[in-house]
Amino acid sequence: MTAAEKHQAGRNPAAVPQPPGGRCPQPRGGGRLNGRAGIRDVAAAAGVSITTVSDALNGKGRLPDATRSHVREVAERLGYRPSAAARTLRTGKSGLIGLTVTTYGEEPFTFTEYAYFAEMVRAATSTALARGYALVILPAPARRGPGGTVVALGPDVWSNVALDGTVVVDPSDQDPVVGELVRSGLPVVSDGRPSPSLPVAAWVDNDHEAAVRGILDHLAENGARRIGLLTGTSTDTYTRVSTTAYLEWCRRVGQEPVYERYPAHDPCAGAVAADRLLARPDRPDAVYGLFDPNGTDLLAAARRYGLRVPEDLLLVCCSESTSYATTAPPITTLSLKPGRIGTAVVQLLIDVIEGVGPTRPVQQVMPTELIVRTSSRRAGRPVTVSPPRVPATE
Amino acid sequence: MTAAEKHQAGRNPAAVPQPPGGRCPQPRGGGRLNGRAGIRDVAAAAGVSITTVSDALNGKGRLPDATRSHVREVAERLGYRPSAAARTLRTGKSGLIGLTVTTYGEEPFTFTEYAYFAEMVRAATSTALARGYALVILPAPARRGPGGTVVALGPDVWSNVALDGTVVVDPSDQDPVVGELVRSGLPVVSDGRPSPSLPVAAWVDNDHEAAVRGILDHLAENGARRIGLLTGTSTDTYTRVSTTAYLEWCRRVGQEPVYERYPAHDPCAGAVAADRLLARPDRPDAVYGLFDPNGTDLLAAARRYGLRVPEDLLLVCCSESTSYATTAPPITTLSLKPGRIGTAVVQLLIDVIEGVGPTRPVQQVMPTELIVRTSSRRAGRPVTVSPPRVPATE
DNA sequence: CTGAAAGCGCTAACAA
DNA sequence: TTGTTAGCGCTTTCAG
Repeated sequence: MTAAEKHQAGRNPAAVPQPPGGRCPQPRGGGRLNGRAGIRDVAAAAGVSITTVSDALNGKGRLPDATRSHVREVAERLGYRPSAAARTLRTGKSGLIGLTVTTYGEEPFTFTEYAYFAEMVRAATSTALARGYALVILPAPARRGPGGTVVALGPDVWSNVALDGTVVVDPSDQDPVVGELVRSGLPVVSDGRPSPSLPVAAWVDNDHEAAVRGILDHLAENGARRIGLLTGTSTDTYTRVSTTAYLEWCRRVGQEPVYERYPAHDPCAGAVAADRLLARPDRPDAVYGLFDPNGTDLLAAARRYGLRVPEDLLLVCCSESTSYATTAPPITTLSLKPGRIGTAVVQLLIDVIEGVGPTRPVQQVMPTELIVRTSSRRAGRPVTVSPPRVPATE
Repeated sequence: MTAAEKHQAGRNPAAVPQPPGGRCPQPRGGGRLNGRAGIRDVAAAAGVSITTVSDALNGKGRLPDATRSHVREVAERLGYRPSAAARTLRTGKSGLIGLTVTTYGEEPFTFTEYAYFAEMVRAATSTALARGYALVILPAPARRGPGGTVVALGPDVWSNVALDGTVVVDPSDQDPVVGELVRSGLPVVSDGRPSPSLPVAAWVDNDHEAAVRGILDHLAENGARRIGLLTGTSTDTYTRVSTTAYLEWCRRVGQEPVYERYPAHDPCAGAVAADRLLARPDRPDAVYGLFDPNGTDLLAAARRYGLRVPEDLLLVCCSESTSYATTAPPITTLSLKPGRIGTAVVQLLIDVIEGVGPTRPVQQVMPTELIVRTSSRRAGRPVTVSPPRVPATE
């Protein structure tokens, strides 16, 4: 067969005679441009080929400026919008980035419930958009139901959306789907150190150990003798690392650990745990709470037991909420700077997608910020602010 | 030409002899499955046709259960993931819903900065996922720069993502892109009454007039004689409608309006405006603040002027933040119930996309909730809670 | 510098 | 019931 014959064989059916019966072949398929102009219409209207249209609109080929602007004008006039689906199919790039949160405990989808996530998502979205990507919010990939079976929440949206990569917040080491995503070659970057068995392309995290040490030192400097911890029961990295750092610190300074754990997703349980902590016979004279609402809970509990803050009890909690500036008294908070995390994680992901930067896994540690307020300042004590640590990028 | 000949002409090139030179035709195109299994691989491995694979996986045709499960098993074994892009191109449905916020004033992208948006987005995402759609967060479509030119923020993400429809929060009547979206046939549903010139398919909104009237009545019942308003300078519907309702109420009860406007996106301006309002010679004895941080700002200003809340000054502000339950004193807030709004707006949009429900424009008015706390309860006055209004659906 | 055509992976219409 | 094939709209290679 000659090359000409090959072309013959593949020729557009429109060029061959009609099938017997003379009727026109019906257009099939549901995606037919619904009255809107396609690239062919533009090409016809502009008197050029579709290649030229594509090149002109994407700034690709080396066309005369006149042609380019003419095509652009015609496209504009016809209200031509290129089909994102077709482009994605052809190029293999969708311009879409997934964002998913392995939520605390069994809570279904609490996403922006806490100020942390709100700010993190805001920054991530903004950064993605600035680099020409859009963020798709996706459900936690999978969860273990009773009996260890994987429970999907509703239809499998994951496989229905073409992603160039995805951000996983707080990846659980048990999640089989995250592992599968990575293995299938999709770039995955995580917020929070993943377990070593999850070979994500990069991760970003705060230095939680240093943050906890900084807080405990700060409390000790302000006169605390016995520092308690309010922590969670879940196995995410944040909870685990922070709790370990606390225990380690206690061991180092020779203090007996005093802590209460509760399921972090349940606000009522938090209030109860705060109460329990202050009801103990070995009541702490300072408490650090790992989760956002701990501050108010501890304040309420202190009030119930007639403890004055900061005179009888020093208080710090980890929170992004500005409302702690206006409680009575204002409460010292640790900010994880979620905005920076969101930005960093998306930058890293897009770098991986676009193949710029190192191909080795990247770990990026972001500084935290201790915002010292009345609740942790014992009268007559000097104010100490941990200086922001320099981000260490490997 | 016979039907057989037609098929001949269109036959798969793989079935025809190689071109001269004997080399295989090079695969072109960038989207080539990167080592991963395609539907053809599954078909080959399972010993069936690709149609059967497609039908088996999508639960479409009427195949024997044996075939179906066999195909599923093979697909699973090969790690087959269907290409969302190809499916979208073919079916014309992407399963993607856009969500965009026309941000306040000139602020670039403040999205989840306020608890309202956080909760609204959370609910919208959750609802979308439950119905098999994912949410894509997109930038405000366009803004007027100096001189009236349309300013795009970064690359045009809008035209690069295949949407089945979109939610527009607080659509500005000047935005040309929203109008274009509607005109191009994309289903658009808005949170907030759109201007009549924007023919969206449906909208959801609170009854802001009724909410403002309810608050003013509540304050009056608690002894307020001169009620002030802290409002914004922007032209979005919420600000406009609320302010008008306030002025109308004043006219009706014969009170001279006392209000300050400020650019709502600027928190400092809010604090200054709160101060200004309480510094006036005709100082109000009650204030309603339209925006989230007004409560704390007004509280701080009241403290500066030595005004006791609620004895000297009654306070209400519109906010979704739970932190107002723990301020000193706790502040009465109006909740717009953003979760319900987010859910409703997505349900409506998906109904339109899927062609269920009425085709006429739908207006859905959602109730608000006044959470009465100490700041608006004058001692000795009875507590009054506006009963939640029944949602009126046309 | 421009145009023809192949084909991305899938689904739906039709043929067998 | 299963298989064959056209083609969704676009980008890209390659020939002219």
